[in-house]
Amino acid sequence: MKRTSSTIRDVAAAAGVSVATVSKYMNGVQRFSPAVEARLKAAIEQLGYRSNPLARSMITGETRAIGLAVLDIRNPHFTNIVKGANRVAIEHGYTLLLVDTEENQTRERPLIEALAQRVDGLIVSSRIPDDSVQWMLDLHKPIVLFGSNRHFPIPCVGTDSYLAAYMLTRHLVNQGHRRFAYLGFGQSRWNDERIRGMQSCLAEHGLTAALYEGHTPSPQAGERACSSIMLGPERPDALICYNDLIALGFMKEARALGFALPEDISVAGFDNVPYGEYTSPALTTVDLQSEKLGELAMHKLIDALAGKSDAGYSPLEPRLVARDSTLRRTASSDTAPALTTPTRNGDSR
Amino acid sequence: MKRTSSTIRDVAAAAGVSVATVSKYMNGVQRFSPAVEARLKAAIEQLGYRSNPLARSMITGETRAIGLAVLDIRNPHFTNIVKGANRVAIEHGYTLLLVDTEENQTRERPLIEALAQRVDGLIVSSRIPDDSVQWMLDLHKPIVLFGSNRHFPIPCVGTDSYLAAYMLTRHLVNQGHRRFAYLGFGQSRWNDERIRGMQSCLAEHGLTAALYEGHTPSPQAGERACSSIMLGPERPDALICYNDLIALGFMKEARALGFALPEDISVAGFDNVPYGEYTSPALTTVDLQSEKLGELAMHKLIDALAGKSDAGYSPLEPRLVARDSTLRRTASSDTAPALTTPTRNGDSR
DNA sequence: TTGAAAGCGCTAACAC
DNA sequence: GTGTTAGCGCTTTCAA
Repeated sequence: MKRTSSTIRDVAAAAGVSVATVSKYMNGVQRFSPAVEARLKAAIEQLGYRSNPLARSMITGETRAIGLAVLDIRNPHFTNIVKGANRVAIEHGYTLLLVDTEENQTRERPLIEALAQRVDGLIVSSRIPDDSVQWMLDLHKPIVLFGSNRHFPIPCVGTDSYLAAYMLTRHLVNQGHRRFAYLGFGQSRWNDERIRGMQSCLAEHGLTAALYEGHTPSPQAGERACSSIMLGPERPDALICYNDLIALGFMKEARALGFALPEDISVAGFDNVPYGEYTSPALTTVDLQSEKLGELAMHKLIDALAGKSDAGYSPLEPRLVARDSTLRRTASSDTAPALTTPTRNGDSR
Repeated sequence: MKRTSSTIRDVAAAAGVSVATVSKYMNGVQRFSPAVEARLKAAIEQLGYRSNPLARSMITGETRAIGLAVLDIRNPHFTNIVKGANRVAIEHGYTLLLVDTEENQTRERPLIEALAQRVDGLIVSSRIPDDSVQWMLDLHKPIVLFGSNRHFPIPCVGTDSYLAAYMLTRHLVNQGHRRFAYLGFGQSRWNDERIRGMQSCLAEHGLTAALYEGHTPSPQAGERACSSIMLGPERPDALICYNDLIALGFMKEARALGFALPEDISVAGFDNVPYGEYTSPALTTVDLQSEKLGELAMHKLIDALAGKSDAGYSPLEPRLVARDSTLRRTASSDTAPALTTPTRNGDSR
């Protein structure tokens, strides 16, 4: 057992060949005479030699690593993205470098810049406005972003939040809900899209929604906002939350306040986090295909690395997941105008 | 905007100094004449120069990166570990390299070996038996393991599972439960400890537990095992699961089977995953301090990197989190012998 | 305080 | 097939 690991020169010496031969052998770029191959194999085995990827990278200019920056690894949406991206990376012989920027706008840029130096390409989830990503392009590394960018031709992936919100709202309208509220997270790039999707559907039925702001994309935001929504003058019969975490927090607090769910209010979110299924009532949500999103982003980046760049927006389709946290309302409790579409129409699942 | 990023030589030329001077300036190792410093600053700014960490690492032998291998990033226990480790790493100027081994015994070793080449040290969570980690030591990198290792003097961190299980069991016994079952995950290094902790407490009260095996540490395992536990001849009044995920899956399926929770059965797990709080009933669990575990592991590794190695086991204290999924049983439904300790005694919280 | 030069471990021409 | 050699971008003596 050696204290410091052996180099290509040690192997060359032990096998009685040149370093170039060892290098070629390690990279499997050509055939060798049986004698040399045997000696090589023996020497490598005996010395426990493993080529130093750093030295290799210096010359080839590629690290075989890909950097992924997420806003908060604890959010299951991002956890799933990491999972998907990681799998594809491994399949293609890449290592994943993860950076959690902790929703911290200040730390974000230096962290990503440092990350960029150690990888062949980047996948970035950030709250940076579309027109402030020039510095990312100056990194001179292939990059894939979450969300579409209207200012630069950057490869992007995302799930259609407008459609997702439209679908969910339509489902709720079909169920007979009339008094809508939306508990959002304004800092997210998706928040506006979701509001528009919801409002567009509501408008078709002559309805509107009260808008609340949650300030963080976490259960705490839902808990905090709960009392003002539930105990205010105009209690909604349906609440759409920016994401499932907010919805989960809201439901917990609503129950603590003595409300019955979903009888007193229907609650829904976005993301289809793995635990929405295990609450009671189980959470109605829209599956944004987080894991697929991670896979897709990684595929796009690996394609870009291979030269086949596709600097467009690749959207994924959302899918409504109707569960028990949203309840069909009876006409008796309905104070709004009648539906123009039949109540049993067009729902997913 | 240059196509390829500039090197130390470009800066040296632009500032009219030698590369050695630029290097020293970048590393802030000495003072400079105002004239040189000004030119340096200007040249670096203008060229957007950033030193190449790979080239630096080749010489210094340190990468300022730390590798973390987890079994499944989707498990909130590991997510929290990553979170804690990442924060400490960033505080100390390190980058985190994450590898998700996907509970795959075959992939694990090559992945970790590849990871080891790119980092200064490793933090590893694995199912490798204590006596099969020699190859990890042969990596010649400082390493921190989760769980104590009885065969080698390796720095380890973990939470006392025996105590955690003992505490939880005691709470359940105090609540009046008498017919215990344990739904485990045999592949985990912690499983046996938890069983021993539970059995040791049960034995003190002349009780025993039926043992079931879940095969995976996921909600699916809980769902799958549910019917045989609930519909078998000897239905328990308390179920302890290997972790919260299994407990969550079990509770969902039990409800689907028509059982009332926690009236028909009390359920508890380990880990205190963030979502156990949001289920209904909220899940009783033992907080294993996952995030602190990640922080502690990273601190230990950074200490080792700094030479102050501490090759012992640093255990964290578990904390019982009593919620509503475990219910105080009345004597009427109790067919087991009476308690030797009062029912209202020694519970945490 | 500054610079010249010798590599770190490896790959990639190019010879043989 | 195999060897020679010139670096990749940087740090680090050692002199000046």
